[in-house]
Amino acid sequence: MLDDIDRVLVSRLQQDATQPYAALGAAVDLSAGSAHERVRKLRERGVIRRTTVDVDPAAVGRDVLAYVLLGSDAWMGDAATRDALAAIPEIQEAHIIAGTASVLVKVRTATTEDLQALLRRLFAIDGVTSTQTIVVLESFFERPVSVDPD
Amino acid sequence: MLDDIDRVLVSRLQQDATQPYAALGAAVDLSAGSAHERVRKLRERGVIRRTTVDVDPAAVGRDVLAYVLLGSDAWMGDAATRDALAAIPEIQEAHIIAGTASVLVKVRTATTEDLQALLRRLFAIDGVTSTQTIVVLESFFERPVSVDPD
DNA sequence: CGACTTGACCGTACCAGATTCGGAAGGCAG
DNA sequence: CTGCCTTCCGAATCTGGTACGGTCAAGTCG
Repeated sequence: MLDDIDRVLVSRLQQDATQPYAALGAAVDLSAGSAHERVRKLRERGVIRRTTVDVDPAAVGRDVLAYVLLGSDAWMGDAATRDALAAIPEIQEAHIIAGTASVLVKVRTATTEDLQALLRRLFAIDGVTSTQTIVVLESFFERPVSVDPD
Repeated sequence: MLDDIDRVLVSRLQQDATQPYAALGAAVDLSAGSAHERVRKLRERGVIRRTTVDVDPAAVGRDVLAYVLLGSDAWMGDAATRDALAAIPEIQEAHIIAGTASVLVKVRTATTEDLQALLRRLFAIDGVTSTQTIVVLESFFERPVSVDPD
């Protein structure tokens, strides 16, 4: 489905998606045209979803990072819950989880006061009965999905 | 530091970093040249860290997503801990956290068996005395940092 | 065995679009 | 008022994306 050359191409693009196809091709001993064709197919197949930019959260006023576990008294796996969460821009990820809590959300706010206000909003969502907040003191790293074969 | 035009430009680039500067400029009523100049400065200032591609984790054999809380009997905020974690490709994020646990890591593996093997490796890291694993059943969404002003 | 199909590759040529540049128009301090 | 700084535009240049035609190797079927 995905050979070694594809993996190298994807990995290089993760590091820098602005490099010319000629450089990309040189890294895998292919011509620019062939490298281009492979990348085109990777996009077509959905392996590469999109090309985007990586933004420094601190530079856009998002200094506080926290994970919040939401407890509930009802099933929260429906679209209404997703939409309610998606409507809050501070929420970066939302997942349904196994275990005592129901949902895990990753949030970024400007200040801890904003985090408090956000928790209030989370409580207001239908079904939410409790929150447990894990505040990040320092991030070791955040990086793209590894494409290494294991 | 970052005006409304910059925010729109960054937001557009997050959605699609391949669009021509002319289109980018049209979105904010600027010429292609001016849009280009603003984006160049955003990169220079580090607001935009890099241009990258968004890869479908399932397409590269990373179907299982989990968060693992690491407990410890020693301070884990040093470089040795970071390096030990960074050496494991399945780990996508690692943060030092406040609360009962010490470190939170986000991991992606191919199977739950691989997740189990990964937990074994985490236990082997100096200082780690316990792990608590939160397995994701379904992801509502994962999206880039919002650049909205609040 | 030989004709046909398929898929991946290469090299070339064209042209869209990135990048650079000079100059104009505002804003502001002295 | 004058000089300085920032931001913008439009034009010119040139890099690099994209399309195309042709070669080669591997597989398929009569």
